[in-house]
Amino acid sequence: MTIIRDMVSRHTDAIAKKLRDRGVSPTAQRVRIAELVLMEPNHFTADQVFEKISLSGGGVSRATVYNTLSLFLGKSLLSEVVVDPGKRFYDSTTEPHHHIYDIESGELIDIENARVSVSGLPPLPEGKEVAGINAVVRIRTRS
Amino acid sequence: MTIIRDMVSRHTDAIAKKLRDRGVSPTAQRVRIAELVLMEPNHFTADQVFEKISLSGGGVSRATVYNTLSLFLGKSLLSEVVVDPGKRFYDSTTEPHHHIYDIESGELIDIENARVSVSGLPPLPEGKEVAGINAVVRIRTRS
DNA sequence: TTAATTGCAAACATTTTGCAGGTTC
DNA sequence: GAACCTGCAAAATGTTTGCAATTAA
Repeated sequence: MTIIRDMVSRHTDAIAKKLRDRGVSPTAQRVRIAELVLMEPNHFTADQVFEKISLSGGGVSRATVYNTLSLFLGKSLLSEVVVDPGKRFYDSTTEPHHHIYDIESGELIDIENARVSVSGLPPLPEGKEVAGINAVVRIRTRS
Repeated sequence: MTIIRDMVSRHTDAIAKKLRDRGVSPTAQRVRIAELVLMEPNHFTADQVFEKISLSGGGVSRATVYNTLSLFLGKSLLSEVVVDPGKRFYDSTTEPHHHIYDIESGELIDIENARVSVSGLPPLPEGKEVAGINAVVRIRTRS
């Protein structure tokens, strides 16, 4: 028992540290959310996170899930994937990369940035800089 | 006057033909919307189209604008641009191409497909095919 | 002990839908 | 006159916000 408790505690400490390193105070709710979204590569919406938490005991309100994911995004703990108007996807991978999006199932697959080359961009408007480049490959069942 | 009426009529006929060619019966409302969105390269949301029509006399309901743009999209008279979760942009250019998106102003700029090369895609899941490839270059004011 | 955080419910923005009335062929 | 189309208002969807209560530093 002591061993397991130590493991859990180390795990929680690692998450708390990750949050603190980005200037986010590690409240119980935030640690709970971070466990689900920061520990392994994943794509998800706020509602999916809320559902998952609710099914496993709850303890975090919907508003807090929305606000916390938005906070994590602002602190670069998460990135955003825009593939569907009307749904906000988050991505636990924050390095720039691209996506394959299954328009039938909604599944997202990462594509390493290095694999894809985007060349030949036209000149940008005066005084503007590139904030990011994202390619989305939409796929469907072969007809 | 006769000359002007003929021009107007020819213009309307051209639009009506464009719709009929895609199996869309050219009702008054659809022609009205098509005039605004199909005749020159443009990016817009349904609400922007509704606003524009309302300011110039009205005569088309919001629901009809939404439904009609969605219909045009289904008939490949328009394409869709996904750059902002929560807003659905349409594009009067239906040939595949990419976009520059100004995240501050919301402005969209087309990039010819030929200019950009996207190479090195990973293998797709079994039984899947590519439905489309879209790159978005997000820009902002240089800091 | 004071500033930050949470939860609830209400508000919000955008889009879709049910259905009665109108239009088209 | 059968099928199609429109408009209204209501519903649905996804997200944000105001504010009182709670918690953390």
